[in-house]
This record gives sequence, structure tokens and C-alpha cells, in this order.
Amino acid sequence: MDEKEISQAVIGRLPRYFRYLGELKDEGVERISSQELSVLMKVTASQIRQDLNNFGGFGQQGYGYNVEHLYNEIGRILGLDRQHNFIIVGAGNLGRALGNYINFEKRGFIFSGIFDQNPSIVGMEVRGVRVMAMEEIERFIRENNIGIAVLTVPKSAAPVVAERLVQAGIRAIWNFAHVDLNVPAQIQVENVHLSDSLMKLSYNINRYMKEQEML
Amino acid sequence: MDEKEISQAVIGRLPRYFRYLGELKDEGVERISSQELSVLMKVTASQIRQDLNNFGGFGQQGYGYNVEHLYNEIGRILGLDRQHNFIIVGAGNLGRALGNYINFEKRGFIFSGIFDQNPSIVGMEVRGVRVMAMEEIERFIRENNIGIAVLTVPKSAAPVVAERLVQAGIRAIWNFAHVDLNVPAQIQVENVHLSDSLMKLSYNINRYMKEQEML
DNA sequence: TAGATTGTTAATCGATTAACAATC
DNA sequence: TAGATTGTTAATCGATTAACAATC
Repeated sequence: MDEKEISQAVIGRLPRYFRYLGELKDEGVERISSQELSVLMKVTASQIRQDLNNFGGFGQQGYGYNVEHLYNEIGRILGLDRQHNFIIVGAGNLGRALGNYINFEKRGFIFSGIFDQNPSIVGMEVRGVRVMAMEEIERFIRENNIGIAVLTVPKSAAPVVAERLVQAGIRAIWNFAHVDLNVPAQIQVENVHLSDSLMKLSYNINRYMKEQEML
Repeated sequence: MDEKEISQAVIGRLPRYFRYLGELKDEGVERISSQELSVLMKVTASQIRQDLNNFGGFGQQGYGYNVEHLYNEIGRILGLDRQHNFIIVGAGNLGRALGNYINFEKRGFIFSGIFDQNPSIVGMEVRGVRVMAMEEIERFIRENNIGIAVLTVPKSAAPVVAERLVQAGIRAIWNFAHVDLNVPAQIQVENVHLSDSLMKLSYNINRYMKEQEML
């Protein structure tokens, strides 16, 4: 009876399905076949059907999928029907930018607090939330049911801060620091390594230029 | 004689190798075996050797790899030995945060200009660079040898702006807008979809909670 | 030389695609 | 009912891991 583990490859595609279905829903489209969706999304219809069937049979033979229903189901699978309070740790440029990003609230992620080690930043406001000192972080996490910490501190500070967050009972870390965190397996970590992403872009530019030179 | 295409899976791992090797180099480590590196990075030694051998034999039997040499080689493969001028299009919170991020310069990415459609933002300064009006963008790209555009405009504006950038001769787009861009194949696109990343985190939190409930 | 470790071939594993019976 | 399209099994493809001869 135990659920088979879903591969991260599949999970990584769910947000994109969710996005396309949301747009179709907003356009008033009622139903869509895996074939039609595959054309829109530039993937195979087979992959769409396989991916969805990891979670259950959401379609109907001869009809396809009901857009709104499938949209809601994927949202539920992604856990977007729950609310998660999050804090931002590190109120530098990136931390403040993320705090100001209002779309997270639409998906159930509630910006609840922001912290910085620098006394000259403490007291500033980010979208109505006062930047707090690092000393307050453990208490705040416990008292405010904080599940997610967004880690936007410098690389050098990240391991120590991550350890504190784990000790304070955080469930998940959205890690923007350019290090691999070493935390217990039950703590979920999602890395956003911007410079890795930029290097990939650099590789592809470079490769394309070399291909051109060869012709 | 034509080079075989390297898979994006391999390319995606190169920046991480580069990061670990850079740290080893800074610590003064001279040589490392695939076995030792595999322990540090928590991947298999076999994968490391396979990945590297896509680009040539950088090691020596019985010795391992010279850290500094391998670091430099991977940097070269990633195109980090070249300079790329980039502009930021969209001077909102995220665009300004990226403009203020100074580490890109260390990797050869030069912050050259920033643009916004909003007249009340035009004229502001981001790290010494004046925010320019969108009307100036084509001229600026041509006159300043701009290869990369960082796209931090709202989702709704992204397709039209991307099209303008392509017309103006940009080579690559680092796309932070939450849409899939439709550009010619020779334009390199690297997507950073922050909300997709957050949804993946949400899924994994949710899954973990359900697993706990089952016990 | 003996020991260590690469580079590379072969085996395995997992993910994607194709095919088609089931069924709306 | 006939046509369409799913859900699912089988085939293929590609990526990862294991094994080992080559060689420093």
C-alpha cells in the first residue's frame, strides 16, 4: 500500500504544467487533450500522460482533461492549498527583493519576518515588515509557526545560519547562498544558485560561438 | 571530426565542480583524486571521471587531478575566460538586486546598463549605472557590444521585450520572467523561474508531512 | 618496480517514447 | 455505435555506475 516515490524529474515538471493550465483556465478553456497540451508545451503527449498518472487518473477517455479540475489537482499535489509562513534571513539586496515580491502570497507563502545581522539594516521596513536582529530569530520561528526560511546571507555565513534555523525547528530552506548545505534529511532544501545558472548560460554562448567559428 | 554534443546534464554539473575546485585551490590543495572529490561532493567517482572526459583527459593515472589546472580548464570550458557585457531590462526589485550583485564581475560578466519603462525609475542609479528609458535599448546594445540581457520585467511584458532584444542583436537571455520565451534557436536562454523552485520546495514539504502522517 | 588512479568499455538503471487495449 | 483519447504496458533511449586494462 505504500506510495511509490515520484522522481524529482516529474516533480520538476509539475509547476510548468500548473502554469500552463492556469493560463488556459484564465482564457476560459474548459478541456484539453494531452495531444493539444503537448503542442503548447513542446513536450510529448506520452510524457504528459505518464507524469499525471503518477498521481492518479485525472482524464477521461475520449474527452481529455478538464482544465480547471486538473489545475486544482496539481495545485493540491504541489501543496499550494496549504499556507506556509516564511522568513527571509539576510536583508541584503536579494533578500529585500524577495520580500517585496508579492506573488508568493497568491500561492500560499506568507512573508512573516525578515532578519539581518547588520545593526544599521535592523529597523528598516520591507513591505511593512520590520527587519529584526538575528538574536530574535529562534523565538520568532517558534512563536509564529514558521516553516520555510529563505536564506539570502553571504556564502560564508550560510552554514552556521542554516544550523541555527534547523535547531530552531524550521522545516525547509530555500537556499540562495552559493554553498551546499549540510542539514538533516528531513529538512527540505531547494537551491537557487544564480551564478551556476549564469555559468550554464555562458557555456552555451561559448559553445554556439565555437560552432560558428568552425563553419 | 565534429565534436559530439555534451548533454545538459553534464553541463549543469560543471559549475558545481568549478566551485569545489575553486575552494580546494583557495585552501592550497594541489592534487585530488576522483575518489576524494566524490566523497566531498557526494557523487560517484565514476561520474566525475565520465563528466570530465567529455572534455579531455585532465588527470594522470596514479596521481589524480591537479586542482589548479582542472579549475582553470573548467573555467575555460564554461567560457569564464571571456568577458560578456550584460544589461538588465526591468529595474524593479529583482533587477536592481541583480545589478548590485558584484560577484558576476569576478566571472567576467560586466554590468553595463539597466533599463526600465517607468519614467519615475529612469534616472535612478544602480551601482553607479543610470537607469535608462526603454527607447534607448536598441542603440545601447549595438554601441556597447552587449551579449547578454537579464530579463526582469513583468511576465506580461516579457515576450515583447524579448523580441526587441533579439531584433537588437542580443545573443543570450537570462530570463527571470515567468514565461517560456519563444526566440530563435541561436539565442541562448537560461530560465530562472523562482516560483517554480518554490513550488518544488512546497511539494517536498508536503510529501514529507504526509509520510509522517502515515506512520 | 609496485601501487594508485585514470580513461574507457561494458553493464545497469531509470526516464522517455511508442503502442495499443480499455473505455468514455 | 463510432471516434477519440486516456491509462498503462512494452520498447527504446540515454544517463549513471561498475569494472578493469592502460599507464603514470
